[in-house]
Amino acid sequence: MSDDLFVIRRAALFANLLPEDLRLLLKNARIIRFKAHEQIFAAGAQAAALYFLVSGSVRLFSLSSQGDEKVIEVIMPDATFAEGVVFLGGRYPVHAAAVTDSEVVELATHHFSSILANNHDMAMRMLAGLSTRVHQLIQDVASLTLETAGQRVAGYLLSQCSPTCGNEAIHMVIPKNVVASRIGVKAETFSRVLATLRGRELIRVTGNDIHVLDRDALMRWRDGVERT
Amino acid sequence: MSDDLFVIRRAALFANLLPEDLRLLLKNARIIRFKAHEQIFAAGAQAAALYFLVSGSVRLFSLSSQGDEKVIEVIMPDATFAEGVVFLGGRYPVHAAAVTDSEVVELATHHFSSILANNHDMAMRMLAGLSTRVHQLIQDVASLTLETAGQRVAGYLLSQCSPTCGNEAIHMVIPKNVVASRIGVKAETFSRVLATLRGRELIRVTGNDIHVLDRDALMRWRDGVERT
DNA sequence: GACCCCCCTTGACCTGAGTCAAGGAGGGGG
DNA sequence: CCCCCTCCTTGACTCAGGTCAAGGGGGGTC
Repeated sequence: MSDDLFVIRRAALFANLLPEDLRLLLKNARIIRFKAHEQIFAAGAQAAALYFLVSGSVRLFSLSSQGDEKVIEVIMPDATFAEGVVFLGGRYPVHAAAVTDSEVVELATHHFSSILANNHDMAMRMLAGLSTRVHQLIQDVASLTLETAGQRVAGYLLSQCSPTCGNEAIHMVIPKNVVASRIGVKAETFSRVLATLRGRELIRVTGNDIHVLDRDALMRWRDGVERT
Repeated sequence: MSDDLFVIRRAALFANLLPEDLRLLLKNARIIRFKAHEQIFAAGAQAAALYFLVSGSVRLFSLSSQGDEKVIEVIMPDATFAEGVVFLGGRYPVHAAAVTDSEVVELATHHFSSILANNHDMAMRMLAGLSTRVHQLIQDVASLTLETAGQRVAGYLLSQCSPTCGNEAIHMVIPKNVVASRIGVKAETFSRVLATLRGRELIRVTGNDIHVLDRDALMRWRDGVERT
């Protein structure tokens, strides 16, 4: 209802939607809070809703006949889950339960599908959002397997300052350790890379602000063979 | 036209489609062969088609005003490209050119869109396919950052034999070095892991067949702390 | 049958990055 | 004003896994 539900735009599925799309979708949406270990839905139940995780973490798992549990996936904030089965219309193939205290946005299947059925362009925007995300993720995988930690850090800095290309500072809103883990690097390593970049006067660090002093040199360093 | 165009099912976008969906889509599709370095489309041109890469490799890049080229993405076989812009309807934001000799399936935008417009369920199946792929890729990223090479190899073996759960052999159709790179490991390391698994009698290797002897033990080894 | 070629295996070595541990530095609360 | 807590930095060490290099098969060709 209120605009704070617009957080769902952070999910690739909704990233390309227009404000009116979102308003329509969110008309019957509600935020639900789950305590740690509380069940969200059960495998085998008719898929009545899809979910967007606002905060906390959620476990998708199945139970073997012996009763032991196999974790299929752990959902982290800003991701949707159970959307696949909603598109196909069926039953949940897995159980879902909150790992830690969690907030989710619930979007009822029937409402969701009927909107999409009448709104072809919106479906297209969803397809576009998802395919962008797929390409992004493929890039991430590539960068994890064939770039060094230093290259990834440099790449991240470049990606952050590329719009404001000039001499603007990157203001690190999120704590450095979160950024580090986002690019697949330990906080210590991240710190060390910044230190060497500082030493080479490619960047200047002041508190939470990072100035890229020489964009081109930084790019060269990232792609570069020379790593003295 | 002929059923060999059904290879496009390997792309997440088409993975969930029904045979009749595919036949419909492929009605006006054609295979195009590009020589290395040949251009496929130019940035700024109206997006007239989306592509599925059958073999070879394709470079997506943009040109700076100085004329130097920035590679945005390298497309590998079984992936689609330019689908995002087709969904939104617009102009190609980047140039595309074959890196090596390549075969692509071309699907015309107007044909594609009009089919989707009249076939809501098919759009749903595409959404489902893409969201499955997104979840898969997120898994891959997680596994690359927080599992060891050994765990990934074990995980791969388990994923390959899980349907035929029993004592069936996994027949490695694709060369081992390709499998290795698929799971983010060098061929040598892959080989070494197989060797230790063989030593522990968790698997038996005969030529290109790999028997998983003890599924549970292998799972334990994968998750396990003990790594003697 | 002999040769070759490609793919796989194994060994020895090296290095990138993670781990562990010990300080700073800022900043909010008492 | 001091204390503490959280986040960041730096150093020393370790180790997984990549690199380089040297064999071993197996299967196709002539």
